[in-house]
Amino acid sequence: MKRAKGFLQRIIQAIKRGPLRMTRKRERLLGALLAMDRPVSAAALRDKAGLPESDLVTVYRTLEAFEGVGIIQRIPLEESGCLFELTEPDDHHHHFVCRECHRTERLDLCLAIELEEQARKLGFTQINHLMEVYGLCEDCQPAAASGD
Amino acid sequence: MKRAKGFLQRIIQAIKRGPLRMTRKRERLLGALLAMDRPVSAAALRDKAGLPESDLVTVYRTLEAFEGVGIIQRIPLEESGCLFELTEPDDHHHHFVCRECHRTERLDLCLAIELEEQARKLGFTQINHLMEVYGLCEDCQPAAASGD
DNA sequence: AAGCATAATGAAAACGACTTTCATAACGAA
DNA sequence: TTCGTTATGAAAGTCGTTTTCATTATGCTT
Ligand SMILES: [Mn+2]
Ligand SMILES: [Mn+2]
Ligand SMILES: [Zn+2]
Ligand SMILES: [Zn+2]
Repeated sequence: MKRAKGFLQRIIQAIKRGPLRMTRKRERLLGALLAMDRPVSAAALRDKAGLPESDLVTVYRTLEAFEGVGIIQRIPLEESGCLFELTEPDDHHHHFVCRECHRTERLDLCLAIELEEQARKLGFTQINHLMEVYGLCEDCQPAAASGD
Repeated sequence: MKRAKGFLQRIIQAIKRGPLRMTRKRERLLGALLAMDRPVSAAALRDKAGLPESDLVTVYRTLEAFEGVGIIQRIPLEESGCLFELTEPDDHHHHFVCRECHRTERLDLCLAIELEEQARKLGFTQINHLMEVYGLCEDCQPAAASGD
């Protein structure tokens, strides 16, 4: 948990600033997100937060609420679904994602900014981009097939 | 339809080389893909091919078959679903995609190759990447809200 | 401490883009 | 034509996520 000390307090303030309410569940979910060392699925987050009885919809709604405050980044998986991660509002980055275990490595280099510039020249507005690299991490290498 | 003349024939040969069969429906779907000037959804492709009575599963299965031959590129949309496009097997590129009308502009610059190199250094294998830029194209600009 | 408007929650059903299953039809090599 | 294999359609299933709606909790105001 190598994160700024007042981070959580600042987040809570940001949330209370709007119409959102900070409930026990949201505190637990926020705490779990803060403690995570990697992006997680909604279901995994619910479990990590120690709220196994909570409905998943609550998790999704909470994530949506947090996303609105700008502290959640969504990382799409290759096939379906996505992972969620707590980030500072202006911390733009991408990831290497293991297709198998969903281990992710942060990728600080973003090469898409100039692409967005090109899009702008084409007349596009409200531009954003998606860039993730997928593969099998060290731990998920397929067992070497013998004679196939 | 600015595509090499023998392209279709080469594709048909490639397909017949394997266990795949070239049926009327597949010919029509292939023709529609060839005639498209932009990536399309499975449902739109079925309609463009003039096969409104065909089941969508046939379209998906055909696209899957063509993908296996390396002539289909899949372009993920921001929210859900994806578009399909006919490409030459080694024609790697990305897109600008309009969130609204799904108009796409080809983006020949691929910046992710060096990222894949980084992933390799991290021990990842079977690496690929996803990179698309989303926005609203010229034709889909929101009507300027007056006094809001 | 109550009261109250508003936001959060849970249960269940709905969504949407696919995918699977299985029986039937079409293909194409021999 | 025959026959093994592949393609197709109908219907149901999947899976992550969202919607609906009735109930409960929050937190600001008396
Ligand atoms: Mn990250
Ligand atoms: Mn393209
Ligand atoms: Zn970026
Ligand atoms: Zn690329």
